[in-house]
Amino acid sequence: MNTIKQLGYIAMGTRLRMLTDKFITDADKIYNSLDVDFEPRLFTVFYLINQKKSITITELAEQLGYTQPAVTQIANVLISKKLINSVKEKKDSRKKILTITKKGEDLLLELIPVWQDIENSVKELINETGYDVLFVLSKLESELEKKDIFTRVMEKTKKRQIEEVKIFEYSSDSPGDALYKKELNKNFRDLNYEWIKKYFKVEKEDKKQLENPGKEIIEKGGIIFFAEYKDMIAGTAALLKKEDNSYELAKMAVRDEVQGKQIGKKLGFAVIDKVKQLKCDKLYLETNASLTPAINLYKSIGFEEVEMKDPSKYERATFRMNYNFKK
Amino acid sequence: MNTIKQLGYIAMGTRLRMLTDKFITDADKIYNSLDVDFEPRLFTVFYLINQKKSITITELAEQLGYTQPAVTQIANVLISKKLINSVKEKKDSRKKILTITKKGEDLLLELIPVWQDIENSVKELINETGYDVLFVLSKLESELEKKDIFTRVMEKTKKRQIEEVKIFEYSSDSPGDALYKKELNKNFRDLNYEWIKKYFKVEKEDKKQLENPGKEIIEKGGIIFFAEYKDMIAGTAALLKKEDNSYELAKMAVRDEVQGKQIGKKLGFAVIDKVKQLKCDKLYLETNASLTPAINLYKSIGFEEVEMKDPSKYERATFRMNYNFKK
DNA sequence: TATCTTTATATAAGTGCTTATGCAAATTAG
DNA sequence: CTAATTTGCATAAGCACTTATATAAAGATA
Repeated sequence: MNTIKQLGYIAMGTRLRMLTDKFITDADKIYNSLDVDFEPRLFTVFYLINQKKSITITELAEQLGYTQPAVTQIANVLISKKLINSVKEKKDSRKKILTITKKGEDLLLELIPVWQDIENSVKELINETGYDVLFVLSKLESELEKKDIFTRVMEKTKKRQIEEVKIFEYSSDSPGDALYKKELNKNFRDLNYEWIKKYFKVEKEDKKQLENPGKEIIEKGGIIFFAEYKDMIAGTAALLKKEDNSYELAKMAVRDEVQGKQIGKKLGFAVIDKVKQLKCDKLYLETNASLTPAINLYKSIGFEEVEMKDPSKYERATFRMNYNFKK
Repeated sequence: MNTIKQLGYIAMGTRLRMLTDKFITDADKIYNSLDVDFEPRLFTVFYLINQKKSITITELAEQLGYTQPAVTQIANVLISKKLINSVKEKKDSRKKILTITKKGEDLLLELIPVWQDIENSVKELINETGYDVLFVLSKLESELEKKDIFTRVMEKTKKRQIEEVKIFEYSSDSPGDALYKKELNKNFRDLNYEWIKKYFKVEKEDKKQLENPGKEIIEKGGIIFFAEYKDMIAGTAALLKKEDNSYELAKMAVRDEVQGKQIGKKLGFAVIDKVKQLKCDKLYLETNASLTPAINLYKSIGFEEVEMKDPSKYERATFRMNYNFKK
């Protein structure tokens, strides 16, 4: 039983559930031992019907934060116990108006002092803890409202995953034996074939670069970047050196299974950093206007759309972006 | 939704339940969105099996504060997911020893960082509240352990009910018209017949007193006490004046429906007070040794068992008690 | 004014526990 | 050493909610 406590923050849910159970089963025991025909779960609904005198199912659900089926079910129990009445609203026959019956009012006379005792008992319990537990609960609720656990965890997980992604370069002066370089070449080729085939067709220029990156990219002063995630090549991108001393970002591909881990972004930043490091201030890319996610990614790392002056080497390239070094 | 908050202490259960739900559903969302085949409810059991390496169902239940069927069910899910193994213990074939499988260990590698993120997120949330929520929870748990809500409410309810019981005397100089006195006589008679018939048979002496209390009790200097609860005569007792200037407490009866409200005790105290007020120091009663609850009641208000010297007027009287005025 | 959408409620099934009970193995008592 | 009791686990059913979906009335749209 102490194990739950030792788990600390991570078992908060279980611990809260256990505490909740104690409150609910105790309330049930109280009604039973006082021989009152009532159940804890009926409380909020019955209480609110009495307070508002007349209210519909949906209104109850909204005010109590229950789902509508929950209120319907509770109301049905109250009706079967003849504690409340339900009549259709005249103007809108979908609505059911709930009111307390005579029997319900009689029961209320019995219940109110019991509720008073429960309230005082909880108040007493809380006083003994020395904390304003109700206020702490409110704080917890409002902080959760601002940002729930799911969002918090997702942020952390994403961050962790990004940190797990390692970017490395493959250029003319990279170390590694032939076998390793062959493996990298294969990854570069396969990753790119995969997405090109998915959306377009493999063009002549693609084949040239992908089948012989050493000669076509590296030897011409370009660099290939790889993203490693969990001992696996998860993405790649190429920085091509052009004759006019500008660079082109091309052949960026990320493995489908690792989407959402910001690998593309990380590759993009690595490419940009490299260009800056090379003291160059001309970097562009060409893509297809239909690839919205990719374009959004490029925008997010600092590329801006420019006019497509000269026709591209690629048929699919209909959209040109330049990196803005000034921003 | 705000209504629950307004209810304050009395809706603590509901409020805790809602908070609990948020924690659990968020955990579920996290596993889903990370594509991990796991559920929140499996957490504690799976975690503990891994920590202890090898543990039985009952041990888990004890350490986690779950019921045994709950652990059995959770373990079965874990087994069906092939995350744990179960083998019978050699020495005691009733016991099932649970251990993590290879697949379970693989999943753990995925889960541990997620759990870490959850833990950090909850920690962060709690920091934002500005309270040591975990400590507040511990306090709440330990105060509940000392005295639970049920006990607290019962104490308050009992006290309230006792206060609602009013004792009044019916003696030669009591006010009230003939009809009212007749009604009191009827109550005195019926209440006593009821319990005498239940355990013994009505004796001649009973009949004399019950059919004519005015002549047989009041006119001889005795007093009849009534307990009124919710506009109803709920109990009665007679104080009989004896020839040797002592008093006898007799004919004490409490209506069945109002048992447990300490009405007998309150009647007893009223009788004792009266005797003291009359400057008398001899008060006794006779009852039957088999009526343990009654004897306990008498003891609790100051009566002590004494030897039964003379035979009683009643056949059923086998047990005599004197009130101890010295204590 | 016919259709399409929205709203109010009902119904069904699922969830994660619980209590109640059954059964077989182990232990204790006479 | 048998018989009664206790222990460990399984199974069934219940509880207090949930989500998903159905149904019918009301309101909006064209």
